[in-house]
Order: sequence, then C-alpha cells, then structure tokens
Amino acid sequence: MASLTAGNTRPVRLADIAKAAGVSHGTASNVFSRPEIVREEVRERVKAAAEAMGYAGPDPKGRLLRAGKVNAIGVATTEPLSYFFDDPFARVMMSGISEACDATGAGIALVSAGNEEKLAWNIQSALVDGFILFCIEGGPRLVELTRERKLPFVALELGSQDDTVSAIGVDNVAGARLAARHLCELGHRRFAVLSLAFVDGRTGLVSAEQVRAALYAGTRDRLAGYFEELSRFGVDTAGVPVYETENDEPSTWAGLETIFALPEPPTAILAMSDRIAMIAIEWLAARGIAVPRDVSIVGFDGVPDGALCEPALTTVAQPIAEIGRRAARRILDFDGTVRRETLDVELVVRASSGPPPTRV
Amino acid sequence: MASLTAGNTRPVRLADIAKAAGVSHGTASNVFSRPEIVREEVRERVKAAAEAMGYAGPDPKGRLLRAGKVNAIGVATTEPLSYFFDDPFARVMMSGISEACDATGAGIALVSAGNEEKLAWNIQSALVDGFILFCIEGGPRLVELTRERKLPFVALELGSQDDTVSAIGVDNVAGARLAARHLCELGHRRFAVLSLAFVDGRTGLVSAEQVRAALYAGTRDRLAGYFEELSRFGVDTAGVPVYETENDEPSTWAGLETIFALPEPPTAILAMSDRIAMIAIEWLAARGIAVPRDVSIVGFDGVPDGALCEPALTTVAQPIAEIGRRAARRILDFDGTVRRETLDVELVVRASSGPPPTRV
DNA sequence: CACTTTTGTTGGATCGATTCAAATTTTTGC
DNA sequence: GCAAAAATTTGAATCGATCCAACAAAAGTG
Repeated sequence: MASLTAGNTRPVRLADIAKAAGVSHGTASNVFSRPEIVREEVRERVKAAAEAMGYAGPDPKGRLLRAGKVNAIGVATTEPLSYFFDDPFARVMMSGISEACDATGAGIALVSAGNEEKLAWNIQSALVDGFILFCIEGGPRLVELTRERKLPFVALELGSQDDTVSAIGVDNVAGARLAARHLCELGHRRFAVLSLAFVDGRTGLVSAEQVRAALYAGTRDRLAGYFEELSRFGVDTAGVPVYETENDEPSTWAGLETIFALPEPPTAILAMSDRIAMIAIEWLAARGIAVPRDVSIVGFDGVPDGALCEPALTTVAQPIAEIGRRAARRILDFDGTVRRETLDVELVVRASSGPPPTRV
Repeated sequence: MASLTAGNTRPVRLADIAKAAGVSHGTASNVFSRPEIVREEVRERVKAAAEAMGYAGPDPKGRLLRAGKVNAIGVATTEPLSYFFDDPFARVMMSGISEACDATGAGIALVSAGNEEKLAWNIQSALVDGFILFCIEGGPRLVELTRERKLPFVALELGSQDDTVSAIGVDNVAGARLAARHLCELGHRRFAVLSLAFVDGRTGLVSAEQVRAALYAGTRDRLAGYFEELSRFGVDTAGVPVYETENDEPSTWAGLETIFALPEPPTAILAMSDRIAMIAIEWLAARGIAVPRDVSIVGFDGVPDGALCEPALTTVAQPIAEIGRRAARRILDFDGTVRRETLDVELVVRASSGPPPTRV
C-alpha cells in the first residue's frame, strides 16, 4: 500500500537535471541519446544528477514530437478489441503482422471502439506511423476515417474496388471456383450457398437483384466464382439458394433451417467462411445429417480450427499470415505508392467433402 | 501506382491553416477541439482553409505532449509479439484486458522485442500510460526495465515476492493442493511432477536443493502445494520425481522419457501447465498408454483448449480473463498504490483423471 | 448613453525533448 | 609558446499542438 507518487510533484524533466548538473540541456540530452560524444566526467555527473532526482529517462512524448516517427503500426477494426484475440482469422493475421513487426522492432497499437464516434476519435489520435485496416463490417467507413489521417494505410480484404486505397486480399473469384469445382467433380449437382454479408445488417435468401447491389465486393466475387463454375458443370444457378448470414450462429442456423426446408435440399453446401462452415457442421450433426455422407461442405478462409473440427473441414485457404506480413511491410517500408495486391488461394481437401449420397 | 505524397512537402500544420484563414492559432485550435466556442462564420472559414490545404486534423503527436495522457496501455513481454496471438493463455488474458480497455475506450500497445537491448528501448519509448507485464521467462528483468519508466505497471503472475511491485496472480499453493488432493482421493499414490522452470534455461530432474534456490516463486509454490497435499495423504514426496521443463515439447518429452524409465512409473502426473499436460497426453497416446485408464493427468491454468483435447483435461483453472480485466483496470484507474492481489483458482474435473489402474 | 455582461479572439507560455551552427575548450604539431 | 585542429559544450530554434489570461467587440441593462 506504499504510495508511489510522492505527493503531486511534477515529474522530473531533462531540463531539471541539466540545471542540477550545471550543464546545458543540449549536453544533458546528449548524455542519453549519444553518450559517446560527451566527456566522461560530465556524463557521470549528469547521470548522477538524474539518478538522484529520480529522472525516468527522456520522455518519449517529447522525443516523439521532434522525431516524428512513432515506430508502431496501428491495426484498426470496427469490432471490439477482443476480436483480435478471439477470432481465429484475425489471430493468424495478427501473427503475420507480428512477425513483420518483430523483424524491424516496431510495435503494434490496437485501435477499435464501441461506437462510431469513439472510433473516429481513436483513429484520429492513434500514435502510429500507419494503419492496417481489418475491413469486416463497416469497412468503407473505416477507410474514410483513416484516409483523413493522411498516413499510409493498407486495407485487408479487397472489399471495395476503390483504386485510391492500398489493399491486400485474395482472388475471391478464383477461390470460390476452386471450391465449386471440387464439389462438382465429386458429383454434386444440388447446392446451397451460405454467404457472408452483401450489405450490412440483413440476413435471408438473396435475389440476383440484391447480389448485383452488393456493398461488399468480396462476397459478390465469391458468389460469382461459385456460380461461374457451377454453370460450367451444367448447374442452373438460378435454382441455387443463397442465404445471407452475419457470419454467426443465429443467422447461419436460420439459413440452414431455410435451406433444408426446401423441396430439394442440397447435397453440398458452399460456405463463404470457415466459421459458417463449422457452425453448419455442428448444426447438421445435431440433426443426424452426416457430413460428408449426406451433405458435403466446403468452407473459405483456411483458419487453423478447420483442421481440428470433426470432420476436418475442406476449405479454400487464404495465405492469412502472409497477407498480414505483407500488409505490415507495406506500412513499415512505405514508399508512397498505392497498390492493390491479390494473393492466390489454395483448395485444402479434408474430410468434410465427399461424393453425394447415391439416389435411392 | 499513383503517388500519395505529393513531392516532399512538409505536412500542413495547424499554424499554416490559421494563417491562411487569417485567425490566430488559438482560434484555429478551438475550431477542432471546441468548435462550439468559435463563431460559425469563422469556424467555416477555418474548416474551409483546412480542407483546401489538405490538413489532416490536429496531429496527435503535438496534442499528446500538451495533454500528457496517451490513453493506451502497454502490454509487454519478453516473448516475440506473436505470443499474444498464438499462446492460448495469453489470448484469454488479452481478451480480458481488451474488455476493460474497450469499456473506457483505451487502446492497447503491444511491446516486445527479440533481444534484450531492443526490449529496453521499446519499453523506454512506448507511448503508454502504464504497463501490464507478462512475466514468463525473464520476468525480473522486465520488471526492472519497466520500473525505470516510473509509470504505473502491474505484473501478471506473482513470480517474485517483491512487495514494491503491483501484481495480480493466483494462489498457486492452494491450486496445486486442489490438483494433488483430487488425484489422491481417486486413489493415486505414485506421482510425478512435470514442472515449469525454477530457473532459466535448465531442464531435468530437480533436487530439493534446487527447488529451494528457485528463481520463480510461482513454480516453487505450485510444487509446495503439490507436496503438502501429497504428504497429507501419506505419500513420500522425496520419492516423487520432479522434472523441470521449458513448457515446450522437447523438454516435456524428455521429462516423460525420464519419468517412465523409472523403476516405478507414476500412475498420476501433476503438470504445472495445461500446455505441458496436453503435450504429455499426446506423448502417452502415441505410446499406447491410455489416459486416464493407465495414467491420470491434471494440468494447471485452465486454457480453453484443455476442454477440447482428447481426453478433455482435468485442470486447475485460473480466472485468466478476470486477471486481465483487473490488471487493465489497475492501470486505467491508477490510484498511486502498489497492491498485490491473489485470486482463487478452481479445480475443473474433466476426463483426463480417474482412478489408478488396479494392481495386477 | 454610459456601464456591465456576455461572447469571441488573440498571442504568449508550455508540454519535453532533439538538433545544429556557433562558441568554447582542449589537444596536437612544430 | 603559439596557431591550427579536434573535441566539447552551449543556447536558440523546432517539433505541433493546447491552454489561458488579457483584450476586443457585441449585447444587455437601467
């Protein structure tokens, strides 16, 4: 219970110890930042004074203003902060970012906020050299807010096609085609799509009309990829139900209820995220529908949990950590250019996909 | 490939737009920080000037120096940054910290560094209002470094008994007793302990002598708890092998080799972390030793993975997220006091512990 | 209309350091 | 012993804002 702060004395400043040691602040500063250029005797005297007065060392707040560089990169999202540690996708991404930061000794500042207003403030006042934006929900807004700061930033996931923002993401169309082709080649012809959001805050079956009006290009692209490939295999995509979820349990459950209440339930589900896919697997298991015997499922993302679930998830894997690493390096070695980068995805075939049940 | 930074023009400062708008910098500042006190006409003029000159808004670097408060808390460790996202224990802890930070709108700055020197620098220059220290390996050093900053900080895990540092941890002795009692009550009498580090960089069987000289009090306390309870049940603790691991696979494997090569292998393993326990379960499974039929295992920590592994892990659960929340609040509502807080642990009985095999 | 209030604006001081050209001291060379 | 060269030290300027006491202008009051 000892009190640390002795009364309310102002913290000791560099100027204070300079005076105490009888040197100019210039010299005092040098003692800490370039000790080799000051005479040993003086150096010791200043250090002694610092010690005696309980000086905490040059305050980074002061240094910062002069130096200009923070040596930290901000990672922002509209989700709560715990998202960075709870969400599997985010975690792998952060691992990649961490790696790049570790390599250069940079720090990471996590930025987020419950409400819109606080988020704006937190972005405006974040002490960072640049931002990496997790554009999940509310991506466009986040980009706007960040653009105001006029610092380098990279958007993760090529949500919009705004060519004025740097972004790193994957080829969603190609990835989706991989998934669809895999299922078609296994013999499936009756499909359903459990999709991510096309616009904010809506769930339910979506019409072609609504797809065209999609706010989130990533979702639209994945659907386009699915449909292109399905068509190639002669599937009438107009008959394929597409249920828009919020990437969570309630909406995915609702989607499954809907899909399996249809006169011709699917033998294969194309899920736009591993999260959705894994929720679906559980839902199906609870209803005695065997995966992949009765229904096959292919996810999207390639989060580590997918390999662990029962049955292990077939999925379109993004190079998540690599995206993170690249994003971080783009900020760290910023060269003033705006660039959009698309990485390749890879189909990882595991146990959740197999041939369709033979018709009885 | 468009260039963002038009040449190398210095960024626009508040003073620049003040001049452009023909007002004093005081007024210009007010336009951004307290717009309601400046006359509308003037406000619009200044805003227009800002817009026209591409002003990014008041630079937080400048504001910071004046304001003094960063509104962010630093979380430091000697591990690489990715530790925060990869390690299950750290993740849950960070979730708790995040929650507390979200509630007050504070940010989180992750601080770490590969080598000692860079770590010191990073701690010295972290822009934060206080620190939470993950004292795993190298805890004492981390505490020293942080103390220099003269900012509030809280050490996680009551490693040392240094009463001059604030800390939050669990009652290791009581927790360990819980684990030991559970196994004794199931009928076990032949034990082995897979321990965390007593000192840095050593592995192998430890002697009572070495236990006494432990650098890490947490480890010592857990062992003390185990032994106290074992004694109570009439077990001769002198005969209980204690193998010091580095909480990783190689050293845990080595420990298991050693323990199971003993003339009287144990029927129950007391593992000082869930990590060690889960590594042990895998090792045993690979050797056809059934858990809990042949050998029971009790872990320590209560990480979420423990519930998922096969068999699910019996463990002494720490209120990890709660520790995180409290630590964060200690920094956020710092009251100038140094306090050591000890939270209770809870025995979570799952599938990895059962009665010992009946003697043949 | 002179006289207080109220409302807005100003400009200097401050936050805590770093930097650098100029001034000073110490060394070196002869 | 003295000039030139080298090594230190100085102090003003700067980084980019916020704060606040003092001042000015407009509005209200008797």
